[in-house]
Amino acid sequence: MTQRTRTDRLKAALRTAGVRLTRQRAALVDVLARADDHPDAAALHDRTRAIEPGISLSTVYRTLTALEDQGVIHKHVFQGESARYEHAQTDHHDHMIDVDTGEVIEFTSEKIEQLQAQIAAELGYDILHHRMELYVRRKI
Amino acid sequence: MTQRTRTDRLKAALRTAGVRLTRQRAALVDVLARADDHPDAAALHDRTRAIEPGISLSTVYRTLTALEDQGVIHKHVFQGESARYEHAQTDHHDHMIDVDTGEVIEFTSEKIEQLQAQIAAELGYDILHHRMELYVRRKI
DNA sequence: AAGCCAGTTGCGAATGATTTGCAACAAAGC
DNA sequence: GCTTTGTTGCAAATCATTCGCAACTGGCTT
Repeated sequence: MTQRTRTDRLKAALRTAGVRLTRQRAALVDVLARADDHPDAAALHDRTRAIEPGISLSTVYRTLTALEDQGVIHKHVFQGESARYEHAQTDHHDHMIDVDTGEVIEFTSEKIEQLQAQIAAELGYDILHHRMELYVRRKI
Repeated sequence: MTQRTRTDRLKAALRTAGVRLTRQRAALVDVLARADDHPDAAALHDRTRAIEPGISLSTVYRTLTALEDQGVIHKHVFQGESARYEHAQTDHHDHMIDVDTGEVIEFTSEKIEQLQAQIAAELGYDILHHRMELYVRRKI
């Protein structure tokens, strides 16, 4: 997905959410669209201030919440860290966190998803969503 | 495992950790040993006060940390909740959280574990630990 | 049994991430 | 351009958890 498209998707999501596209929101959306990592609210605040110096942390949080409610960004809370955000891709994925560097690696496994669904089904449940994180270290 | 054994394991862990077995710690250990659910610190504090009325929340937290460091209890932080604790069983397991009731169901899947290890290995990583939680709803 | 002393306790205050109340402000439609 | 209603920045409030500290107490020593 291009950056342009991402920006548009995010802006569209705000419109859909019935919220106004303010300067600060446009700036944050811009930052989110070009982010290819998993920044937390403070990092996003810093990056956005480069474009829109006056933006407050509260506004960052408020906008992130709105975007999350629309499902166009995802929020992840890894072990003992503050929440990190990423724009929602089309494909679902899980995360591997390099405990030494903090780097986040994405992965998917159709097989695991199937097994999860099967296990839940056997116990009489439907899965609404799940969280799977592997805390890893680079092999030596 | 019997409750007696559990209590002993927990107390032994405290001794090993080189910490004193105070009245308040004995009480908390007692509560932990008989808990068959996944209570948070506040719940444990409440239950422990039934035995040892004066115990403070700080002491509960401090003791939980000591026990966790010894690996005899496990701490879990589920989506948006405060941390919950359980005495460590011999066998590893993951969790399913009933989003309607808050109930925690334990499960294991050797197959999933293998797949996880395989995926990590293929990307050049070793898994130190993982977290897998299924947020579920009872089928109708 | 009495004493010693490092480990513990309860308290209140500090933390850190996130949220919220509120008065001043600014999108978007008219 | 004006108005209406959503937004903003700020400071204060939350909430779970941790910490500093002076008063206490296990549990070994004698």
